Amino acid sequence: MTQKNGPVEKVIPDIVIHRLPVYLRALDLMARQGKRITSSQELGERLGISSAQIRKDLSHFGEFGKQGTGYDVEYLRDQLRRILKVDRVWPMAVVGAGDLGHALANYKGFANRGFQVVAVFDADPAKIGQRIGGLVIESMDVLTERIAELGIRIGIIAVPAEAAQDVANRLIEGGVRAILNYAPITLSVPEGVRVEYIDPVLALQSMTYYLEPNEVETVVGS
Amino acid sequence: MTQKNGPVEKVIPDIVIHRLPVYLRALDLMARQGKRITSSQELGERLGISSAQIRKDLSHFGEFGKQGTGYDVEYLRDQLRRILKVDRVWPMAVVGAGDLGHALANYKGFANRGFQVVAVFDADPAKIGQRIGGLVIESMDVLTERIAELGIRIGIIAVPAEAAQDVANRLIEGGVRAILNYAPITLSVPEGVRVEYIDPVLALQSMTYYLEPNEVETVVGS
DNA sequence: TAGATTGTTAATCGATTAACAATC
DNA sequence: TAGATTGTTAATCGATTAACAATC
Repeated sequence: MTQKNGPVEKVIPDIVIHRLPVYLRALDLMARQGKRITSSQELGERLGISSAQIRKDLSHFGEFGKQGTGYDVEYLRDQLRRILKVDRVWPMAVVGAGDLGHALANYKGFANRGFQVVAVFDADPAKIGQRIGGLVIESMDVLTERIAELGIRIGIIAVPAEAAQDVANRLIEGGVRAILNYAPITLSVPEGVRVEYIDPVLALQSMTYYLEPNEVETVVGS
Repeated sequence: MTQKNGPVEKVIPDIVIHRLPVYLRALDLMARQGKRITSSQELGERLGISSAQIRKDLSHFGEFGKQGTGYDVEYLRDQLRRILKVDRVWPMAVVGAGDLGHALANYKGFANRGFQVVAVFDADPAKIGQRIGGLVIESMDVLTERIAELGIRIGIIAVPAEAAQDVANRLIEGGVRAILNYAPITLSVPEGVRVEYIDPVLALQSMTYYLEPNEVETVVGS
């Protein structure tokens, strides 16, 4: 079927989307430091990114600066918050109440950046009913219904690798459409569900490639 | 100055280096599942990567497969471990003994993937001397000398953003050349020092861009 | 006005993909 | 042998950078 060329919805490269939060984080810091104006060059120097790239990235969304002057820090910050839809608070569920789950549920860095953990789940009966911060740990058995009930769209997986795919399935069934996965495994999810991965080992292994081994390395032994 | 064309040290794209640990992780899993042979196509399907890309990536380092058959899982895994220099155990220091520091010091996922936390530091006098797993929390005051003493090349920063740059400086002074930074701030480091960043909020914010807001969003209020 | 910096275009650079000869 | 899959080349695709007119 042939279509007339309607107004083409321009798709913005995913890699650009991934840089916007970095810009936002820097602008947040500048605003806290009382800085009122910045430029693509200054921002670029702070972040190790070229000024051209910053201007190009922003140009996908509109015009936010003023020639000869630069960008109003608070204005650009607010625009990025709007674009990224973090000009609100997204409720999130954390699954897994181990060390990592605790760290996530208590993490102060979510506040003011658009997120709040509102539910924590674990499979261990001994943990259910215990408190983390202000939250009561709930059973995995009620995960799907509770996610639906609370209208939660974002889930954080902090369970062992073996359990991660099952947790993902349940989250999605409850209505989750964005998953932050700390389990060291690639998840299989349906179209329309996004997954971001955090595996410190992957980050570390990409650095050891470049590291010069030194003499005192511990040898793998038995 | 003009040079004769000597044997050119081919630089492998950083983005390729970042995919190798993902391949290694998948091969580890396959090996544990008892799989002996795989192909670029199978690996690609599991990871959501094209088979051509996998073959191209591997070709930077040599020939590891057999036409008509594919790759021996354990052999390719071992080769990737060697290339990434995780065919040994790298001692690491964790700085910051909060929730996150605890989670990192206790994390079971480092073992068998090339890493071991051998020292934990914190600035809080109340925490110094306490134990996390088998480790005693040490003072930030001795960080630099202890890093040097232990020959540590990798540091993990799990302190608040305000302290992160100072911690990075001290780690580097002690001899650290690779930093995994959990603090939500871009670090400034000298040439030759690598930094990888883990900020869950950045990952989350790049997903909310694509999320459809629903009706029940909590509104930012006072 | 002179100086500075944006937004945008065009050129460059680099990464991904398609295709296939080689060969197990 | 027939079928399958690698390693590699060339083509395509996409992202980054350089440059500059517009303009504050």
